[in-house]
Amino acid sequence: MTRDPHGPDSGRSAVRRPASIKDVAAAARVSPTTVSHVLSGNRPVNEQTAARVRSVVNRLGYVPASLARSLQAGSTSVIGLMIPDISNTFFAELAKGAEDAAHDLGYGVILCNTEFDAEREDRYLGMIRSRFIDGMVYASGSPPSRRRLEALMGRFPIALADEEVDGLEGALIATADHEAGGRLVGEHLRELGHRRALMVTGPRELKSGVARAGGFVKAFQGHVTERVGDFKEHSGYRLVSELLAAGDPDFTAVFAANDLMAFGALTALREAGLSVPGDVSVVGFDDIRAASLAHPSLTTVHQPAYDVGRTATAQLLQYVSRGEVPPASRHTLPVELKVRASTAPPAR
Amino acid sequence: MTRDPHGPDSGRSAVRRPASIKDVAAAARVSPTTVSHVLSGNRPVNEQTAARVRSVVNRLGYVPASLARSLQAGSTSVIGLMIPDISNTFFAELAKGAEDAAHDLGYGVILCNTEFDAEREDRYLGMIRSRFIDGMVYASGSPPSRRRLEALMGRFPIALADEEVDGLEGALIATADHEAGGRLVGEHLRELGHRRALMVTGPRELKSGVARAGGFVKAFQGHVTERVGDFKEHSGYRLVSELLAAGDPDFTAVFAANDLMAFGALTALREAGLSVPGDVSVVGFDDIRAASLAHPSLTTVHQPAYDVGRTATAQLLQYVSRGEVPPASRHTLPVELKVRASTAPPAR
DNA sequence: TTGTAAGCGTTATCAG
DNA sequence: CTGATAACGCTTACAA
Repeated sequence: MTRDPHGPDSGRSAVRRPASIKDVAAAARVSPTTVSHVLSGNRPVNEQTAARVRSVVNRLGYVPASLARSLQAGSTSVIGLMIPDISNTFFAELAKGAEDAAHDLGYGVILCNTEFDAEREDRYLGMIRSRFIDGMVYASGSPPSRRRLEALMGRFPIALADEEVDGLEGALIATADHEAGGRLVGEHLRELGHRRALMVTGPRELKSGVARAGGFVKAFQGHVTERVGDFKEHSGYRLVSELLAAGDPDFTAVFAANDLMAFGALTALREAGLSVPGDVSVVGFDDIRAASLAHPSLTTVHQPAYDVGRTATAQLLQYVSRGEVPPASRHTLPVELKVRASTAPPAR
Repeated sequence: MTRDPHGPDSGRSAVRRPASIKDVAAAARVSPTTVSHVLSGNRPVNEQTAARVRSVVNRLGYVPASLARSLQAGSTSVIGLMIPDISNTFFAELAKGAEDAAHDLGYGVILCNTEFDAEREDRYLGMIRSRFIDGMVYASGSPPSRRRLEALMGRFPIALADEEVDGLEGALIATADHEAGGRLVGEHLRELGHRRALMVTGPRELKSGVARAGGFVKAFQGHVTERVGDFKEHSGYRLVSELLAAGDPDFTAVFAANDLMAFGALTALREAGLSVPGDVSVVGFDDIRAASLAHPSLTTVHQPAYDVGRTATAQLLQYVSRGEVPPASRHTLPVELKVRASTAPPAR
């Protein structure tokens, strides 16, 4: 028994097959071609005919299947957004910017939350090869996997957001000015009178963290102890705790390469009975929402996460929407130092 | 110099048309059918032939076009996730749960960030009618628009997350136990000795807020002044400020229907020179990340945002993946009172 | 074990 | 101004 969408009662519980362009054409006694053109406006149609078609469209509740349209057009108007953790406010802001830019151009965004999991990332990258998405905004925040590089090097439409990737100098990339951020922190602490600092960096593979550290060291011009963290709160806590436990810490200020680790540092210092900023100053990076609410409120570098996401996406779509391959280009967005309560001149 | 895809030699730099199943078939001297079956395993294929096909697949870098597959199958393995603001950590957590559940079942998630914009919401709801997505997890957090209701009532596969919608008692819904949360707060404040409270609610159209208030009033059994906010920080600030400015506030505790408004209240109290919790206790709802970092840290009701997203999605997909319409059902997830530093017995 | 052909629902091309 | 036909790239009866 076949289903007839016009049937008197195709039955309440069953899922009715939605009307197709053919159903509309038949009911309006025109060809599918004409229906298509009435809806798209791609060529003039007699007003009488058009009216008849439109009325049938309404009556049947016809909505064109975008899938078929995509197949025919060769593009889906959907892009992927690859990020490691959507519950991190930095990436959430970035996602918002990406979604906004995509929405402006009529694109949808598939959320690819990797949890730093390479396998998961690979699966999502596969979507681009299966042509389910027209491009990818990539902000994975972890070192490149083999398949990832393959996809990128294969000149698939990908834009890097916030983070460069080694060996991909020829990509489209939008990023905050990490080095300038580091420099601002270095200058700030130096001006306050600090001469010995602890820098908690991110993993060496991540260029952004390296740039932050580089800018800082250059501007601080004092003694810097470096420790490598992983951008998670606990590593900030652990590294600072260890140094304090080892006795006589050789720093009056801590610069963590992101706010999360700065929070960890704050906790470690508090537990050690040190006051912030009385005994030790602390600076973060990112300016996530919690930074201004923490106690003491955190001096940090504001990253324009929203703009990074928005810029990367807008740039990508500018080319993708014309069927072109995005060329190499770099968009560096300005950062800003937010001086709050966690920094002060060193004691003595 | 422009790129001309039709040029005499679109050669090396141009975008090569990706290999299709026909290309593979031709190169392997078999029919497309066989290629399909080698890849899907849907019917046995001679091992020799299969090997030959696989080798060609590798050589050509063939990846099946999921679009065509979807068209044929009548489903995309993609769902939509409608939320008002991805940069709100509550919704970000919810999104994470949804993405996780979807990923487990091989589904992709299209991020539909509405910014509380009805037009934007409508556009996204259109996707479900155009069959680009197989279902929708709906957590919009604003009163229903006409089209929304239409979509929902039309028995499209939609699951409500976190928020009921009026007139949709027959939907699949996963939500935190808002009423129990309100009750916990009421009991807590009562036990501390408070007898007069200010309750800052959300908009009346949102059932979750109403349930929170209801539970609270019932359990508190004292005098409650109610003011209607909009779930944004500023409204908490404004409402409390106004009451304080009017002189002699008739409360020793404030219960805000979400953390954001509680933060606003905190600011208003501080500006009025009142100490928290010394003069006034403050309680929020949601337990967003900033709640534990604020000063004083905020007593609040922890909502299992991740679980709400995960449950709604898992439930939805359980039916959608079988082509069934999700039946009415309700999943109420437990909440937990987090007692922190913003509550204490009333002065005197 | 394999192939042919008919879809899935559109839109572009070409003809009238 | 309108229509028939052929794609788009895949899966799946039905046949051999």
